[in-house]
Amino acid sequence: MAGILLVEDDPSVRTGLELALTRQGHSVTAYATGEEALDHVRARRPEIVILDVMLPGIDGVEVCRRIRRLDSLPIILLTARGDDLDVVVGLEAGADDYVVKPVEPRVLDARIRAVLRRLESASSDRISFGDLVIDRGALKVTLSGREVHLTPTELRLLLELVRHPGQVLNRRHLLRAVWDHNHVADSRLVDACVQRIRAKIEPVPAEPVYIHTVRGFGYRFSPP
Amino acid sequence: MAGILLVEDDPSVRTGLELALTRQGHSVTAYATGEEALDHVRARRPEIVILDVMLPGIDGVEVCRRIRRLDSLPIILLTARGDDLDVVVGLEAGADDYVVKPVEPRVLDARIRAVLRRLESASSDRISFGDLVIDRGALKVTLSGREVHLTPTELRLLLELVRHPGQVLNRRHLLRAVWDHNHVADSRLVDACVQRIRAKIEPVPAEPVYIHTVRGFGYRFSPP
DNA sequence: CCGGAACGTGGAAGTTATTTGACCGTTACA
DNA sequence: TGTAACGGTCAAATAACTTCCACGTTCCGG
Repeated sequence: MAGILLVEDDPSVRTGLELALTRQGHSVTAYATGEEALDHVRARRPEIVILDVMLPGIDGVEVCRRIRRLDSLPIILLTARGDDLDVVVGLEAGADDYVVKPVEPRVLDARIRAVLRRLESASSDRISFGDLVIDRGALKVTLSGREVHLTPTELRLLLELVRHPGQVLNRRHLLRAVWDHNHVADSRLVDACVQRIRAKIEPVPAEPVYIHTVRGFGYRFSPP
Repeated sequence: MAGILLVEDDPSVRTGLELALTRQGHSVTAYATGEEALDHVRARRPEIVILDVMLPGIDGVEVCRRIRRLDSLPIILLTARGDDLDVVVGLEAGADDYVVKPVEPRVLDARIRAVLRRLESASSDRISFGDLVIDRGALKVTLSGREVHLTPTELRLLLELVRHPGQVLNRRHLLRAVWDHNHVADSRLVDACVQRIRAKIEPVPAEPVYIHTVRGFGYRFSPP
């Protein structure tokens, strides 16, 4: 499933884990030293790194720090020592998880998935509120699966509202955020734009579910 | 530092953790039951949830699943049982980490930070490549600090290229991704658009640094 | 209940972006 | 070295977007 870089100096543990992870559907590359691992990271970015702490030469925590300097790719530290201090030091070095050996392959697999899932959902370009999905990567908005075409200004206004869910944003704020320029401050611009967005995303524009008017103040986005 | 929602039914453990986390600079809200926690999540989104597994009423794993249905906010499961199966089930339920009690407060703190750090670095609204910064929140592009105005199509094309750094994307792919419809394959749409982007972001458009032409295949975005 | 303020709504006019085709330079390959 | 395929560039036509205005509706205090 994922391109895993495994770094473990003990040959039996290494081949054991490699086999188990491969069996679980991952594609694994294994090395015995930190230097090799760093070269591998530089050359071909793996999806995730599983790093033994006790390594000959550069130790795992240091490898972790150096990888962090290169990239923000996920790292799981693996160690025989479950000392509290070790855990804290490891995590502070930039690791995403810290697993104590011996570890059941399926547990390691679950933790790998958890880290990757988090990365996936966080770096996902999608934000969704009920039926409304905003894909910030493709700059597309869909409502119950059907694509809704929003113009640039509309999209920027919607994104600005969505970025502060539940909060009321006044017209001045929205004009600054969406229209940048020192405009003639015709605050009706905002109204007109909100209306157009509502016409596109609200099932019943007269009774908005997403963008609510707060009379005298501005507009508030709140999920239905 | 962070708005933590702590759910733990044992009063002594609850107040102990609350105190420790508060002392570490977090702002903590604590509840004893899953129902209360779910209400809290709905009403005021916490930054992270720390959830005991053994709860009266709805158990922690189920609360975790329900929170996941609402939101993708980070969840750390806390439990007295360190059984392998429990860990796997908990992580599969959508938890980001699984910590076995008793836990040293500084270890828990380190794990909280690790999860939040991961979220932070991944959900950043900005992507930068050398002098080129793409702000996906404001939908703005800046080159060495100066704003560059890209039209919607230009921005979408750039984002599509940037999403696959180093990879060559052919015209058909780009037409699909950026223009949706199945356009006539032989068109200068992509070329013309790439040209306009280059005119705006490349110091010397004739010798592109960001968007490279791969003759016979398409275009590749690669950081300078 | 009335009057005014705030907001919703539709449309016309002006502005900007996109598409298209033609033409030219470059490159790959025989 | 010739030539066909490929990509770059430009300008004009078309399409889309934004703005602004005018009028209708709702809401709220008096």
